[in-house]
Amino acid sequence: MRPTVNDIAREAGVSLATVDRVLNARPGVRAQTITAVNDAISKLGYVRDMAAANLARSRNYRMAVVLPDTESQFLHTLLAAISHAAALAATARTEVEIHRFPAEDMHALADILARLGAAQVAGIALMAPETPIVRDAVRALKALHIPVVALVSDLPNTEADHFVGIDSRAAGRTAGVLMGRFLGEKPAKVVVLAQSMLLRESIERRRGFDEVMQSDFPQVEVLQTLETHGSADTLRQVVTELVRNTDGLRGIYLLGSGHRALAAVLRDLRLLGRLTLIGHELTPHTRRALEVGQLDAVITQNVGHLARSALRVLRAKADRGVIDEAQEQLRIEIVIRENLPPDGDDAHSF
Amino acid sequence: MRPTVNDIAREAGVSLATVDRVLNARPGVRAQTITAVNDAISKLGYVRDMAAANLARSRNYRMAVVLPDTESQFLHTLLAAISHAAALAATARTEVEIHRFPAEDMHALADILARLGAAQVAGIALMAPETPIVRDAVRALKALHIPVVALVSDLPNTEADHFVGIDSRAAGRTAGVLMGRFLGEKPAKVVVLAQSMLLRESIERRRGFDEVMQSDFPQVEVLQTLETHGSADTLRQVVTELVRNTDGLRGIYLLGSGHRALAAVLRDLRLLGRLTLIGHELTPHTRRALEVGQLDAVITQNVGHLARSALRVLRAKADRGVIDEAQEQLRIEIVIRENLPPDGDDAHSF
DNA sequence: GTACAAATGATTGACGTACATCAGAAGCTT
DNA sequence: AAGCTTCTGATGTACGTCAATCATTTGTAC
Repeated sequence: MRPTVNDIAREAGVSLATVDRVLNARPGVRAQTITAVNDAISKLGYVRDMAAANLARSRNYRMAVVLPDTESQFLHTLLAAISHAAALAATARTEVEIHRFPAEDMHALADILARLGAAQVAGIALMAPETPIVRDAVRALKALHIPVVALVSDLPNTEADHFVGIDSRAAGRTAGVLMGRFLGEKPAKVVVLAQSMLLRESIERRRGFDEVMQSDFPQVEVLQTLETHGSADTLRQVVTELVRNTDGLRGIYLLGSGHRALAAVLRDLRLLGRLTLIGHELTPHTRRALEVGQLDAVITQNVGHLARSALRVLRAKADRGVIDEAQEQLRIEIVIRENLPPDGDDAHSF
Repeated sequence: MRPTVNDIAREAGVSLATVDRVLNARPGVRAQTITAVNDAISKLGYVRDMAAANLARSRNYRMAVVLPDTESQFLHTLLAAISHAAALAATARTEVEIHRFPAEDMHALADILARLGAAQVAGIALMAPETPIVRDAVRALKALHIPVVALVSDLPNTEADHFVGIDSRAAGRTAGVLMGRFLGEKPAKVVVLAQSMLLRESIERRRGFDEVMQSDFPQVEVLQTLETHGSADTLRQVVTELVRNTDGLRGIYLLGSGHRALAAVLRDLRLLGRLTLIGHELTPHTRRALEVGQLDAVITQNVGHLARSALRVLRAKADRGVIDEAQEQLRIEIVIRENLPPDGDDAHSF
């Protein structure tokens, strides 16, 4: 049989109450006694039964996920993954509420965070750009001892406890190497397309991409970044103009998603399938584009893992548990047609 | 507050005992009453607290992992991952014992499986080739209602409940596409190196690789598979001879791991870094080879995830729980230098 | 040696579910 | 309506841990 707290008490020659005090780091135990108890624990190989512990605590974990209300494919996918993870987490007495804020309105975001703080939620997963207002809001949450994890987008200069996502610069470097190797040794020109360069991720990706291109692929010329601001018209215009004025354009690096509009333009220009296209984030659109050969590779992160990881980390933080760093590490995934995960993995239908 | 069985009883107008009978599918309840209880359950949104349930059952899960005793880098890595996962699973009343059998001795394997069956373990994760003896042994286990999951290597024609691993053929296809694209459009020759073609994985990978090469990269000629049988001398001999007699050799596809010996030979032949090398499985060796540019890409699976997934699935099978297919799906990962996960992820040091 | 604080013991009632037992009610057959 | 089976209710114990209470011992300072 597996040892219990009673066995520890007997082995250490102390009472159950003392063992409990040691286990839960409560005050009022001599250092010497603590040692004795810990010795007994390691001698018997005791491991605390988390199920029973949580039951006894009868603790419910009310977690909050806070996201911008942007209507992108990626956010859609992420949202589905979070809902799915939340449904499963319900079995483990964890309920998840999702809050969204107007993408540009940091004050609205701060309000939401303040309310969550006042409501004493057990933890918050936050996807937001790092602005002074956000920094202050996070600081306020930390003052209330509420764990905060950064989701997708890191918040390095805040007091956030953890970052769940991938290194954008390394992701950009990865995209760069693939682009360089796919293009081969002939001189070539590559253009970078972005919806907006205001997002930290876009900047970081671009930086990583450029680094690699300069150091490893001198034969490839990386043109200026074209911003489309999410408008299909703008995109059509800039791409058409670019193609007209550029000899030797052989690749496009898509900093964000938004592949659909580009495919339409390229089709009209009779360039679809003749350029090397590399983008980010696996969504139903990019998946389809990979399947039919319109996209050559996608750099992505596993959103299912992302959602589960965020909840797990929050929970561990909430009851000062242990975090398995190896498990929570998100990988920069390279997806091509041949290793596309089966459908349903990123578009949870249930 | 979250509803409990008591709330269900009140809502359905029945007693606690009846709710319990319905929940645990015990006999002696009228169909009509069952419906009433189920209605109450869905109305209140009740979800059974698995922690409390398992505690009450006071159930311990004794799981077994059965592996060949081959001394490969991959098995080493896998073993570390399993130990790590097992240590964490201990918190959830799950203990894991690891058994190893002589790689060629299927009877020894059958013995182990029979003993585990007799010992009534809660589940078995099995990595073994599919032979008639193994098929029979698995069938015997199923007769005892012991869940069996296939690990790494699928057992499609047995009664195994689940497969935790990746599709080797798709992995081979992925390697093929990368090889083809990295080599570019010039005619080229590629050789395939294997320790042995007896393993199902090797055959499947080779098959996927060839498929892709033939259909997508006609300019690349894939030479015959060279078997090294794990001997560094044989490897040196066949590779040296090959290089001498082959014009235009530009790539090597390593079906297994065993990159170290190859690197030595290539260095002597002054070919290190001048060929495109693609291999399988991320281990300390292949990691290092990627870092220094000796390997161009590695196709792998996340062994940490593999180990955790196997234990989760076994547990879910053991108490007829739900399996989250999306979570248990292992991905075919492409690793290059730029997206190498941080160390420690595949070499758990603890 | 008394006074007081600190450390420890002893005991108890949760937490949500499983499972067993026994008594009683409802439904059926004849 | 009696006798029977099939359902249902009521009740209690257990699982391993948490958390609180109160009693008691030990240690320390004067």
